[in-house]
Amino acid sequence: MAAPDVRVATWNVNSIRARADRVVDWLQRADVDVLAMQETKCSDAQFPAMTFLGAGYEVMHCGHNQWNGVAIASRVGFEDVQTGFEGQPSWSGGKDGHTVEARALAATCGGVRVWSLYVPNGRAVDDPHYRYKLEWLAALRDDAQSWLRRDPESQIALAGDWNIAPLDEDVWNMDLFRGSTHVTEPERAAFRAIETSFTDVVRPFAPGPGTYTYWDYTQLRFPRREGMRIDFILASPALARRVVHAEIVRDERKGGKDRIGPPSDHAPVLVDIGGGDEAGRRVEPTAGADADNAT
DNA sequence: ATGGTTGCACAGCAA
Repeated sequence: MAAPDVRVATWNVNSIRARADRVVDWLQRADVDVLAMQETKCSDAQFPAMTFLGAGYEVMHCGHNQWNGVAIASRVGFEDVQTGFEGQPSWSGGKDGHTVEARALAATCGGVRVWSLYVPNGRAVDDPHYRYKLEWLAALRDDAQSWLRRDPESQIALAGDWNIAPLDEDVWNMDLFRGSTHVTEPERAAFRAIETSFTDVVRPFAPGPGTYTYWDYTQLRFPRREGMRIDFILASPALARRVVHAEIVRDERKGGKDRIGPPSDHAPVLVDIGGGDEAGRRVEPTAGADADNAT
């Protein structure tokens, strides 16, 4: 029996309370089944769950305060919800001491094990946060590889804001970024270490250069098309074989009078998982020409 | 004009 088709997306929403209407509006327009969110920037009690429920999505959230916060919305069910991963490093730079931050949440939805991941930013190469970032990625690699050893056929999506631009072409001006976080060799090596067992299933459908998922709010970066590719969906081998389509939905980075408030500084990224037989999900043509840079 | 933008705790950080 073929597995069900499922459309899985990831989106750094930059505050879910400021963006819930916009996010749910997109979920419905884009026909998304499962959405991994990052930077919800709220506690569990503050999460606007009713907005999602009203549209037919259940939500699981992990948030402690105004920082970080990860969530998963699903209209294809929830199983085996897990907060954090085994060995997830804690952060001791905050004023409340040693805490395991709200940066990882997993659930099995529609047969796919979806991880919503918010990799630490790193801030600066000489900042303790940078070391924390590398330790965090190494611990994730260890745990993720153990899941595959346990079941090589497991259907796992590592989705989120990785805060790494793996290739030079993933930033708009490498000369400007060289030596800064997101592009250093240790960060890229940490990403590649995870890519030895999980595959970026979006890049083949949305190749660069000039294809980004994040644009800084300042300096007119978005209309100037000066961004970074730092949001990724990495799939386990068995899941990667089922991917029939993927895209970065740049349109959702736009503002405009028809939208509800300012956009996130990230665009959503989605993949279509086919049923595992020859008849995959019918793929809608990508929305028309993207000459419009409207903010 | 040495900035430029968001969001949160509405003040100064974090991104």
